Amino acid sequence: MAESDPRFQRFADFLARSGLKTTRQRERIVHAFFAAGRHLSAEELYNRIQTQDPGIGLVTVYRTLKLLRQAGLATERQFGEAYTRFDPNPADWPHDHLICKRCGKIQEFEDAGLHSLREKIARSLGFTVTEHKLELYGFCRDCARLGKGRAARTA
Amino acid sequence: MAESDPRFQRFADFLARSGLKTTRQRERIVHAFFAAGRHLSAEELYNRIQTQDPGIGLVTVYRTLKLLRQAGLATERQFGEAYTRFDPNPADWPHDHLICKRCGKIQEFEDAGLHSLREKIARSLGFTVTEHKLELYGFCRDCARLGKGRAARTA
DNA sequence: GTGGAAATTGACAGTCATTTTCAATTAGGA
DNA sequence: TCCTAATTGAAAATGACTGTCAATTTCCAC
Ligand SMILES: [Mn+2]
Ligand SMILES: [Mn+2]
Ligand SMILES: [Zn+2]
Ligand SMILES: [Zn+2]
Repeated sequence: MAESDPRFQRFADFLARSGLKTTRQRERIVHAFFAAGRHLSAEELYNRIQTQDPGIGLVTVYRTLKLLRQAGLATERQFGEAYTRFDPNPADWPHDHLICKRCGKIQEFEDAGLHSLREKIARSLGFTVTEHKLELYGFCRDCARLGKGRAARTA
Repeated sequence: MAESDPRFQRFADFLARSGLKTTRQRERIVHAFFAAGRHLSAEELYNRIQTQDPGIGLVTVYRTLKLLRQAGLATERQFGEAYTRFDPNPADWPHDHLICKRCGKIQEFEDAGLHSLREKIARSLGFTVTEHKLELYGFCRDCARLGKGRAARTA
């Protein structure tokens, strides 16, 4: 998360390349997004920024997240909630997610064997895969111990 | 899709068991849903019914689909669109989907090896999995031939 | 078969995340 | 510094879905 994070430069380059401008709002939003380092919703990110810069609107947060997506610096994710979450990992890191239904923890993982098996299955069905989405829902170690399989509301 | 489809009986049983009533609207909606045999949205199903029975409201379609879900005869799916699609397969058939980004075709598949590998990975990370969702996006055989990798709008 | 309580229906209004509109402000190259 | 295109935020619009409610229908007890 240091200022040396290459993602800031990538975003600046993206803006320049696209004929867009660097603004105080965009800098704050992007910084807060990378600093959080979690899968945040637009509103969650907005709330974090509000505490330090009440002058930034939710609409601008939405617009900046869209730019980050276009720059390949964020990915939209749907984890079965009413709203969209944004993944702060570079779009070229294809990974999957484990979501705890009790505490809401989201664990990321990458598995080459899983990836190649998926490709093989798709190819055998005549499909050329460009994107994939795998989400496993259940209970993390801590919650499985407590809940003993009981489904609980999201924390 | 014949009238002997055991799903009609399962739904009737569900209604009886729950103290609910069999109505003309529910019969039409359920029949149209099973007859379509595709992953329809509530509105698509509503439109199909409209052509033959304009007296059925979209609200009732939503409510009946909810009952089908409770009966284990439909599953809600999010394929990256703005709306929910409903899967007419029994809820106890865990399967995955390949979605063509050009023609919209949705191909279902089931792979035991993929399933067990996912379980193994989740377990190694301390997770107990209760549900999973895998979607592979790309191009079907026909569309890959035509589009040559060009992403196009959904047909 | 009827009566009547409980379930159902559909029009309409409400909700909620996200997008569009638009007048005022700002960035940044000439 | 000037000027114009980009940007912003408030408010209104959107679109999928859910809640409300008076009128209607189902179906079981009689
Ligand atoms: Mn992630
Ligand atoms: Mn399916
Ligand atoms: Zn947990
Ligand atoms: Zn296709």
